[in-house]
Amino acid sequence: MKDTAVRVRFAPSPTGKLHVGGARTAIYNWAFARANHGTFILRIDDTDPARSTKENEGVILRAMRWLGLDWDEGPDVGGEFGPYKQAERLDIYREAADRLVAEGHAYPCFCTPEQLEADRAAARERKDSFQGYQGRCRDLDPAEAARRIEAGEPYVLRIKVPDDRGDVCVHDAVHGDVTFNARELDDFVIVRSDGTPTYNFCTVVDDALMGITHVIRGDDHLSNTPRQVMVYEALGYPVPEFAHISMILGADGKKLSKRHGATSVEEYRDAGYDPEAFVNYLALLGWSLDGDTTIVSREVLAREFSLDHVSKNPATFDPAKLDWINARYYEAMDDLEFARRVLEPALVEAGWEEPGCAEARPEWFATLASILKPRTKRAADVAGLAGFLYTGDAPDIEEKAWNKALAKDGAHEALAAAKASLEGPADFDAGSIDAALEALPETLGTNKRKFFAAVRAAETGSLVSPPLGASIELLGRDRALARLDSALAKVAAGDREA
RNA sequence: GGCCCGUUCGUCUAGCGGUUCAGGACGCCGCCCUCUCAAGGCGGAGAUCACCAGUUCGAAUCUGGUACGGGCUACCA
Repeated sequence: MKDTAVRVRFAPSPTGKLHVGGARTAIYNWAFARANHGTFILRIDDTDPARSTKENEGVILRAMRWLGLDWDEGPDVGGEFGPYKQAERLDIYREAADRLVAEGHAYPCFCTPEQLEADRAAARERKDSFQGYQGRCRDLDPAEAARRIEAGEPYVLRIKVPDDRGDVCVHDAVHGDVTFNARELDDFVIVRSDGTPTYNFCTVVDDALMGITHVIRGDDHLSNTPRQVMVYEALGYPVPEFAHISMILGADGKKLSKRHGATSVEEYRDAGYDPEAFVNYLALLGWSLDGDTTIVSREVLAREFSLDHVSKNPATFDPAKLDWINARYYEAMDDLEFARRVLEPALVEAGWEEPGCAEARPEWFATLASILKPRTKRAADVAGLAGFLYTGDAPDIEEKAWNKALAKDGAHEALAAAKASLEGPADFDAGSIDAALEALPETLGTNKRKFFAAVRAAETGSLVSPPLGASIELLGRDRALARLDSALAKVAAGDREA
């Protein structure tokens, strides 16, 4: 039970950024490895030099680290089964392919693309249920083949699917046993005419050599799995367990793409999401702990994740739920942590604060955190919520705030009274300010609603803001009074722009 | 064309033959709290379990078919 020697891998192609679908696959692999005390391997599948870039590789590794998914073996950390980049394993594939040919499990095929296309068209024409490779070169005389290779004729290497293979059963942890008939599998290409190996070949060679016990990957590979099983068998390696997870869809039920908004992990990081919340949300998209729990920390994931709670059907990405989960993680942070991790970056980004500000003014930031935390779903909300603190001594007053709160009878009296009470020698903390303000409406003979609306408009320029006492405390006595003066002048002039 | 996969509230899911005229969460609606906005508390609407046959005393749960969606069928990964 303890150590079943589980070895899993996440093998992204550096042809783009880390997509949320890929991230979820990575999370499941990582969690499965951790929950089983196994090994999590990161491998870069960069056999396609045209589309793979070093830059994307860096982006992916960075995204993985941001998500907090640590790997035990990989391109940067090494390991005894390396190298961990397919581009550096070309010799290994070549060797494996040669062996297959020598043992009669693979053979050279000289058919031109035109020939293959013609065969396919013919099969289609006669409504043949099988439209794959027709096996023209399958039984070529080895001497003849050698002669043609010698003569420089281009050729590919194809796997030889045994014609008596019968049913191929794929053991899939989420779909159960899936059976295919080997007759439907054609002798697919394992090495291209330029000598490079194909995906279905290298993955198997790598997974086998790296001792992968469970292949957890996207649904789109399920149909290719029996082909890969042919390679395992030809190579004489044990076939691993599989787990094919569904893909992630956009709100319209189509595969998640740019049209639906952010699709890369990087974008969510930049939007200020908490990485653990993001992992939490993604983990729940297609997996459940018990049907009731929605907050699943990385730690719990690493302990409780199990393949048999992975659902078969595709899941729709729901940004609203991500936001909600993200807010739960904010809620769980203490004020200073929230200030440091969420507030400071957002305020620095807005150009209002300098790095290190939270450390320098812990009290001020703790107060800000306490009022903003329950109002923040994403870090991106912070600027809108805290902006009023950075608008100087005479902030603009929104037209709506002016009309509804200040261009009214009693506004001047309200502001004057507020000013008088804030000028006093009393303490200037949220509680004291609230207490002082609280008593005023009654003595003025006005209602709380109107009174606070006026003060709020004067102090924040808006009808909506965090609680007034704390907001005023954050502004500081001087600025709070200055803003009242400014508003008082405008009210007296009867002009919002005055 | 062939093969394979999928289908429970708008969304993510629980369910693994009877204790479910289907439970939780997000979202939505209402109430409470309240100086605004949130947060929080309480409550509500929302799913004939894609459809049709069958097996069974009994099916969301098992079997077959149909429909719809998706994947693979490349010298892409």
